[in-house]
Amino acid sequence: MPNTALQRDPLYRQIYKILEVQILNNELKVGDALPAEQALADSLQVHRSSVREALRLLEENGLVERKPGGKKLIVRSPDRDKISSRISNTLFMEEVTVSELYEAIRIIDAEIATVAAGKISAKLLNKMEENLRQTEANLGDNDALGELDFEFHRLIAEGCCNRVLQLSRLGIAHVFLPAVNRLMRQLDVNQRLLDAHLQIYRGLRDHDPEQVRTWVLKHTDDFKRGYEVAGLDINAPVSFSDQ
Amino acid sequence: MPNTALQRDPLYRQIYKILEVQILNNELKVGDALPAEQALADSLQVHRSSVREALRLLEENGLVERKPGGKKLIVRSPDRDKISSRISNTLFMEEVTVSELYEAIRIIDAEIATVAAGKISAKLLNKMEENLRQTEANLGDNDALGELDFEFHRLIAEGCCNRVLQLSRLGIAHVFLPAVNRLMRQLDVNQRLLDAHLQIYRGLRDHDPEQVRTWVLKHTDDFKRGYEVAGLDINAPVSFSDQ
DNA sequence: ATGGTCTGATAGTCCGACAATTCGACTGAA
DNA sequence: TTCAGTCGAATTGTCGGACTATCAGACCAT
Repeated sequence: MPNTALQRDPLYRQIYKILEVQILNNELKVGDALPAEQALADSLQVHRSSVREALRLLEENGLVERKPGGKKLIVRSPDRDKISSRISNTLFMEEVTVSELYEAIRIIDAEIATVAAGKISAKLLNKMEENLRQTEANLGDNDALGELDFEFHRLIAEGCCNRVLQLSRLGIAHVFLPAVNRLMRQLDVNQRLLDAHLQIYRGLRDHDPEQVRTWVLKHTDDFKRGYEVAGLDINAPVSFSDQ
Repeated sequence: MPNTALQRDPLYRQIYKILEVQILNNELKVGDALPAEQALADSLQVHRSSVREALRLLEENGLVERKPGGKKLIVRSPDRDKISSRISNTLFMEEVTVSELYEAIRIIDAEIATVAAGKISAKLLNKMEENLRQTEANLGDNDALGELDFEFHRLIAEGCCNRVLQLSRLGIAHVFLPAVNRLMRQLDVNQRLLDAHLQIYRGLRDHDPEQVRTWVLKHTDDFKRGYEVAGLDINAPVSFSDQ
């Protein structure tokens, strides 16, 4: 018992921990609604304000969510966007460089894609085809292309059937996106991008890991070369204002 | 403007966003103290309770911290343990399998180590030597070995000089640790572990990427084999009660 | 059943208050 | 001057209470 006399956590944090443990132990199951704030306050014999502050912590940790305009807090599995936005924050604040991001995504994407080559489902391949069509149709629109590129690689990650890898990748990709967008605004890489995606897609479709790996690496290396050609500094930290 | 009439975020969330943006834009710098709750409430013309709830969000996102027993909230760069604990939560709740974790860590550690072979500093190599000595001295103590193994691989990651990769790895390693510990309690892999670490260390010291990669993979594969030999189910989800 | 209305429960916000702590300024002694 | 001790203001954690808007479900009329 660390927190008896010397120093104890504030109530709101204790309350948070109680609820967190209940959720992680599956005593409160996904989909369950938490008791009303007042009910919790009564049962724990604390004031509602303290409960509310605890609920904010839960909410921010993604363990509960509120349906839009809803009154009830529902237990849920933390969503990935929230996590990756937190990862993004960290990377921003640590002033990680584009170069570090690049190196990381290069490695992880290549590995993920290689794994995906052996596992990807027909359904995902269809989605990728659709993505390719859209890419082709939007070759002029840089913003749309950024999104489509992001989605394309997300689909690959989904294809690797490994949620751990998917999650690892997501946080990075989010922060990487602004750099990609910046590059695309400055340099016309659109056709090259489409070609590379096409080759990667073929590799996945044919379950050919080598083809996939080769083209993912080419694709990623293209980014670096482009970044240099465009005169952008790859050793500059990513910045929040890029969004 | 999505939030004008149709539906707007609650005040506490709006306040949170204001502060978050200020921090991420470096208007509030790391080390700065936030204004007092009442001062914030006054300047934003809201009640202190709403400010407090916003502060809980900031706190939980790791953007500010409170010195022990302290009254002031200090701006900080989010700490990694907090993030990885959040990643852990997600993986727990998604009931990710040991097998997925294994596959992910196998890939990422091998890549990280390969990169590290070209970059690792003498200082880190010294720390690794120390770690090896400790490992040798604690061959009987499974819990200590678990920690030392964790630290050994963390050092490798540090050696790759890429904070993005380090962060990716950390979240996974945290969740993986209980599985490693469980294995070590059931099977005597200690000597094998030490041998592998030694080989990896040599590879790093000699800046020999191939040696490093080979042994990291062997080391990781050992885990899988051990897990099967010990009769543990690698396709079972990791569970929170493992801690 | 369908749609509309009423009603209770609940979240969001606010007001105000008080105890415990912390911090800084002040004081007096060495 | 410097150091230790003291005092008071500032601040956080917690509380009681209150009001409003809104949502969900019961109830009713068609």
